[in-house]
Amino acid sequence: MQQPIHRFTSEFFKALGHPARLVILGQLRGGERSVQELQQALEMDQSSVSQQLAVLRNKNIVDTRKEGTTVYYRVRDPMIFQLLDVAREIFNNHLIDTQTMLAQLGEEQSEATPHA
Amino acid sequence: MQQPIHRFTSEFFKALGHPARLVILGQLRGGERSVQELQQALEMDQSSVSQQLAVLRNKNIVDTRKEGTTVYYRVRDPMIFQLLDVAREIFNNHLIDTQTMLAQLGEEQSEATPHA
DNA sequence: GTATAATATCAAAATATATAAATATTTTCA
DNA sequence: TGAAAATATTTATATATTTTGATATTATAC
Repeated sequence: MQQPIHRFTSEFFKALGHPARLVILGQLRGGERSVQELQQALEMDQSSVSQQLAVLRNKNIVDTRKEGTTVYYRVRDPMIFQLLDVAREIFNNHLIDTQTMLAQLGEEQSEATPHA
Repeated sequence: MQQPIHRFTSEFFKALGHPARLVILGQLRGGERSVQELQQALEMDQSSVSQQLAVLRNKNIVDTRKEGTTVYYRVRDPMIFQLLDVAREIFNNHLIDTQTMLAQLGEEQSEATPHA
């Protein structure tokens, strides 16, 4: 429970646990992006984006490269994207579950009240 | 950014972002477990375990089955384990990175001061 | 019905994270 | 040098999560 792997992994998942940071990572799928580009994609103000980037940086999820006054961000380990893909699959499964559940619920109700 | 997938995914990752909950999921790899069994594995008090389980339950990550007064928990979508596996791989890569980095740092230092 | 075992919920305090606005740093260019 | 652009950091406040201890619920056995 105090194993480093669990400390690391929980910190890591925590860093992914914010919509804005997921959008950032989504953008970085297309390769490196400047802070400006991310700002535009996120429609967030400068400070907020920079702070979200700091979270990802502190957890070593992204790396940076500076060119003049522009800072480019990129994902450090492409396996991150694999992780996001799996999460998306789970999301899809979950949606299907919910739909199935709702559909079944619908059927049961119509059975209970065949032609109210 | 307000896309449901990102809201869902961030909530989901947040739920994974706690060491105790990762231990719980680790235990559930071996199939369903009672709260008692989890309590012992976690070495945490009853209330805390129950609350961590509630988090996983609220995010639909686990399902339960009741038998008498005993409640058994299981992971809802086995793909969760795949996710944890990818996270572990990232952890390993990261370790290697760190080690490599430290090793290089060591080399550089010895080069700078060949035989102090 | 009462006691007991297993689990869940509640409530309060401690801690962590998020948000927003202001300020600081770094780099370039005139 | 000093102004401007891009990014980062700081600070304060708001909000959320964690933790602990107490209490509540549910099912079983007596």
